[in-house]
Amino acid sequence: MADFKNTLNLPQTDFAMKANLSQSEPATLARWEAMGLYDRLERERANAPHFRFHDGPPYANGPIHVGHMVNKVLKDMVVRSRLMEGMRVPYTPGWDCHGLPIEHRVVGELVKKGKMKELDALPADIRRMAIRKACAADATKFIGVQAKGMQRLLTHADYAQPYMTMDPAYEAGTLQLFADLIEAGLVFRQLKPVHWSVANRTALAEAELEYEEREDPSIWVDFESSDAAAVAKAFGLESLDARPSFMIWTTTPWTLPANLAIAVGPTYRYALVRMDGSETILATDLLAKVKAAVGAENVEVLAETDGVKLVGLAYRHPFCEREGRVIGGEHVTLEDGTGLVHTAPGHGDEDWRVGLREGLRAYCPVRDDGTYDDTVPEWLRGVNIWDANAMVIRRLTESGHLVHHVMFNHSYPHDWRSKTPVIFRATEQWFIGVDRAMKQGGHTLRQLALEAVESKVRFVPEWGRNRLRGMLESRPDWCLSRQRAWGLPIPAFSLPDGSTFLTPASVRAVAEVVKQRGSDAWFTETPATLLAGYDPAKDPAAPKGLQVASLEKLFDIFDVWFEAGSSWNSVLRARGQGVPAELYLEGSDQHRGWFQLSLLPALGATGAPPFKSLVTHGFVVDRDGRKMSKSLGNALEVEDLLKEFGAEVCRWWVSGLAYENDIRMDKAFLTAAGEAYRKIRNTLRFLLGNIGDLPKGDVVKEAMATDPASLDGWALAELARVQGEVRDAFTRHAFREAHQTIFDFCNDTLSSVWCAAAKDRLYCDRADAPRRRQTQRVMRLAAESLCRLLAPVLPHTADEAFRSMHGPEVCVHLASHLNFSFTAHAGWPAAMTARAAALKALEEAKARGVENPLDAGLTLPDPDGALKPFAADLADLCGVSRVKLDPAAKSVIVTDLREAPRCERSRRRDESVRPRADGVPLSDRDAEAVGAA
RNA sequence: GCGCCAGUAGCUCAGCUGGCUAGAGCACGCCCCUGAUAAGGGCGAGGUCGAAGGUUCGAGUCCUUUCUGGCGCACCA
Repeated sequence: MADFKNTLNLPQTDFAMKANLSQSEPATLARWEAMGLYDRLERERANAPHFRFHDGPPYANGPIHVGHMVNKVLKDMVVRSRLMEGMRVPYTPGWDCHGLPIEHRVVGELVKKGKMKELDALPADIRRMAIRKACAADATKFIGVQAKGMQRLLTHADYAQPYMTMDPAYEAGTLQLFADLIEAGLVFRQLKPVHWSVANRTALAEAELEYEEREDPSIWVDFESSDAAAVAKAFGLESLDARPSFMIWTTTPWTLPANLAIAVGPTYRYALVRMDGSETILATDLLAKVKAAVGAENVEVLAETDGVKLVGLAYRHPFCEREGRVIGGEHVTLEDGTGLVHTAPGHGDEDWRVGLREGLRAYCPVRDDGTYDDTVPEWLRGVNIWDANAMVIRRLTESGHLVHHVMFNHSYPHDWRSKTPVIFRATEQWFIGVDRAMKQGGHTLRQLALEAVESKVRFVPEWGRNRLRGMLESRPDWCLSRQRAWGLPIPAFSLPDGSTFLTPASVRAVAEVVKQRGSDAWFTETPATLLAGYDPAKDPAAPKGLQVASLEKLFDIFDVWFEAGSSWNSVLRARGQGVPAELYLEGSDQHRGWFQLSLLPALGATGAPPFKSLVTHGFVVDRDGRKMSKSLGNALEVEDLLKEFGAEVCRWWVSGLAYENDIRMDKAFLTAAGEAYRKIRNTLRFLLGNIGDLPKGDVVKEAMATDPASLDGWALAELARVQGEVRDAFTRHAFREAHQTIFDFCNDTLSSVWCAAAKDRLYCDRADAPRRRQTQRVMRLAAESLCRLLAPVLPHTADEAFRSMHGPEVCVHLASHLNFSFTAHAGWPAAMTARAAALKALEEAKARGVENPLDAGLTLPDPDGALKPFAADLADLCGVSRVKLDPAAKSVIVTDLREAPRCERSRRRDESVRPRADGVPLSDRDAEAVGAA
């Protein structure tokens, strides 16, 4: 039998079927780097419309994890899809460098190496510098590791010039912003209870807390009233034999030395009871609960009264030499306890607030190391508060004040890194006030922020608005200061009289020094040097008679969130990229983090938000829906995934996520993504393989000459529609829609319908036959367009295909979308419906022995002639040898052509097949193609 | 405790302002092709739309309650 294989125009391409991603991706990366792709785009697009996108700084701690991967790939699809729209997209990646986690680990290592003892012996400045140097090295190391990982994900960004919060220029920008906020009247220093990590001797931000189960004592204590007669009067009694007590409940016995008051709910009912022989007072509604809790046997109610009547009564502190008062408090609940709340303004936020109102001081007898100072009774001085719990209980037991004592488990805030329990402790801290009227305009930050959230920012998904609003409504003043070494110093000084010196001008002067020498200067230089550029005479805010030489440096550093939150200023503004950014895109946890803490400083300094839209994504969880994190040890390693699947497959997976929800992750999902990737790759390969011999020409223009009634016209219209939908989806950040549309186009429109149908003409028509050329021209446009549509998701593969078409010196990422539209014959949907019916009929014919569609002929019912315009393509479209249209037919008729002659070249049983001169049966078309008579 | 989100075929997800026998892809089963070949094509099976009430001529889609999972916030004196 004659072999016609080498007379066919079979696909030919250097675009390999096997992607070999883990090897070829790094090569692509190196190529982009060598050609200076980022800078080149910046140059070429200098005057193009500008898309401002701002990268939130990840913390430079450890290698990248799956969460980083999702975040960075989502961002990259934003960047690359805008680039493909022809825009200029400067994109500076950044890192958060300072902060406790790094310092904690570094110090831990110093301790392990035994170096910490030497350091502790050094002067404070020198010790801090040693720690800072080690921290800086640590941060630098991980920035390198992370940058490499992020680049390996094929993300497009200015990795040559990233921003780092520890850069001198960045630090100076942060300080200048701080000066603006001081000027706006938002910064103040105040004694306030804050979450205090005893282990790290520092105040913690809300974001640095973790709630964990912990066992604590739960005690009921009688506080003896000072004046029995007054109590009797409050209950409407004539007199009382014994001196009654106020029963309080607490789970932190160690805070009792700081007790200054008892709070009651003014509207609640309180009962005077005789409980197992002693008279005590507690909320009526809690009587039964307390009786059960403390195991009291005999309880007799003597009288009842309203809480408000108790306000003002005095009691004796059970072991300190002082009296306290009963006060009213709206925060008192009848959930737990006795309805009488032990109040220590130095150890609790609500206590402190009530205390402010009642004129109580924020008394805090606990030192930064968690031990008592000398203002407490002698037996407690120098004692660690956790040890004090038992001592206090013993003391109360001995003195007869303790009613009951049990141990119980509850959720308690812990320092997120050291995992040790946190306490509330009043200290001098720097704050940004959210309820202070600003000098300009008189609004508060909270008002401005709520207004911005309400009407000035877009949210994707929309419910982010509620979320941020809720947080802003309830957030307290922002505690800016930390008592650590690794961070940007708050450039405040103390004066000889103990007061604090910090003005906008002094901060700006220090900022200049920091800009030159970095924040290390604060530790290595004298106040005089730091303030060399400062002239008290020109500073209206300077204290009278200020002597710079008499100043001493203070050593608080900034909350790292303030540094990260000033990135719009230190990056977008400082680098001339402009504010506000079009978009911030981060995990939904950043509602309380970066989003909020960028918004507040920006509003304080400029009055406007630093972003126009906020897009958030959920967290990556494992197959069972559990959070994936390093600390839980159930995380998949990005490095392994890249090795096993390649960045492109990972990116394809990310592009298909419903990212606003939690993101379930399993290797099986990546395997599936890999299958989809191969499908797309093979489809692209088929297109590339079939257009190699097409003479060069205007890609769009030539395709536009396609016959709208031809199958190619149908495919072209589909292509135009898909391109429009995908581009629109990208601009809406609806990556999943784009992903779906691209896949369906490749899988269905191309692979299953068009490519399958076009095979015959592509392979068997004479190479330059007009019919074949038309198909090729549309295929070429499809390939060109597809490369561009895929570029944001599969930057490597898109570039590989593009180079396969245009040669090794080009890059798809320098290109932008082709603009075209095309309308096919309006009858195509009906033709496709007819095709579906035909395929079903063919399936049924298999039972009768017609298993190969090329052994079949079809008679399609066409009552109104709707199929006539497509007659030429119907056989190919259905994969059969012949199609007849019959206005009278009721349903599809499959004709068995197994006895009909078969063309040896095309394998079709066409009507025109007949033996040629050499006796070989060929159809007319094939005979012509090989020049046979 | 409060707020928010999700719960549709084995898996990942569509189903807009309520309206024909609830869709897609993957996976699965059977079959074809062997000239995209560690490819390609066809057909098929598969769902009480978390549960229970209610509104309606009609509800996956609206209301109420409830269960499960997740996230956030608060409280823990």
